[in-house]
Amino acid sequence: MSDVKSAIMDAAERRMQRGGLGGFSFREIAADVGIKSSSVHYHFPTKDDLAAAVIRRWAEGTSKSIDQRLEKDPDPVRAWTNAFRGTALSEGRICPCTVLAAAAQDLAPEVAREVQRFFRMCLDKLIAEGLSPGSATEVLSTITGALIVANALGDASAYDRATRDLLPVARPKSECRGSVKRVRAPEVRKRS
Amino acid sequence: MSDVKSAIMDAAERRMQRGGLGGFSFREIAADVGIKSSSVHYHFPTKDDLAAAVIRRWAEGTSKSIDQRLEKDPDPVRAWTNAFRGTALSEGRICPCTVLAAAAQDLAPEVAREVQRFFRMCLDKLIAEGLSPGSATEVLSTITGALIVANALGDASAYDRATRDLLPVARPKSECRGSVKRVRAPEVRKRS
DNA sequence: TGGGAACTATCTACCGGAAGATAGCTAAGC
DNA sequence: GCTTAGCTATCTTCCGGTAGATAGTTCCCA
Repeated sequence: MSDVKSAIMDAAERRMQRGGLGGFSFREIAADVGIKSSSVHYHFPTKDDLAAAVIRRWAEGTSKSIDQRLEKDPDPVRAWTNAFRGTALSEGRICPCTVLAAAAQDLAPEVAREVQRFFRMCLDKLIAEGLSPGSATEVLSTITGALIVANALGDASAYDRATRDLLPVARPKSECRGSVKRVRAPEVRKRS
Repeated sequence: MSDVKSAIMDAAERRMQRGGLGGFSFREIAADVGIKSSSVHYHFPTKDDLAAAVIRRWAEGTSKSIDQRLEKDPDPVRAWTNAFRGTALSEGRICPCTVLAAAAQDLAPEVAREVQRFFRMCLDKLIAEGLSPGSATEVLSTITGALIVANALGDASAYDRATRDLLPVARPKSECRGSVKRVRAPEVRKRS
């Protein structure tokens, strides 16, 4: 893939992470890359083509990133929690699939399909890694929602707070949850 | 509040649930209500004013709905799970705060503030109902994320699958998780 | 090996439409 | 007679997308 084409996708991805499909225009992308807006159309005829390509690339990147993490640390939940965390929170940019999924009902079919494929890929991988379908859906939802809540609050630490207890809980062979509760006890004092 | 004003908010809310801020225009709202687009400006000078008002009303409605549910059933997690579930999934319309939160970085400050207040209200109430800050964040994230995942998949049942195990798990006085696993066992067979 | 066809990547210039917003008018009604 | 609530008409700006020109490159083949 040419430098320019991937630069266009980089710029679109960056802006999509902040504002979704409505968060960027051809003119903005063109300015980011340093070309004219009509040249963006040359590489991606329509906006939906561009969005779909960005999501597809993100899905592939996520899949590979998970595989790499699992080589070092076999715990699937930790791998997924860290993968979604990414550089996102520090820069106010979250998983673009999550942003688009929130408004999935208003997406063009080809983009919606790509978003759907991303989430199905996540679930399939989690299940292949040993989780039950129920646990996989719960883990993916918690991670996704943690991104949303942290984004809304403008507080990256909320992501960690939301996903902290996922590890000892959702793993296929977890034994008992009561024993982990002690980790959370000091937090309660902060509030009450 | 006049009939028209609340009708405008109803229409805006409905469309915001599907596509966020970019999911509606003054002209569409006007057509929905049966007035002219300039008349919408009379009630809400700017689009951000309208969005902020809708979010504020939604937050109040959610808060009241939770209080009512708790009167009948004291379990906070069940109350919140059902409240977010709402009519949303059957009609492809989810909590508008969740939709806006996904693109919170691109929101006007006054709208972003209102969305932030909604999520803080949720957390505060969950904590007041007995959950630790960590559990509250986790529960809210899972519910929020379940909405997103179900929306992306176009599969309402994913919401229930994601939140099913929240109840016996996240309650402040839960004992042990291993004992609940049996509920999920048949599901595992479906896949393996 | 030279020359033309075809392709690539970008440009300039423009289009129709839709967006949010404003100005200023008109009635009704307390 | 001020307030409420709506209207008509219009503005500017920006959007996604198209048309057509122009260099530079690749590649075939006589």
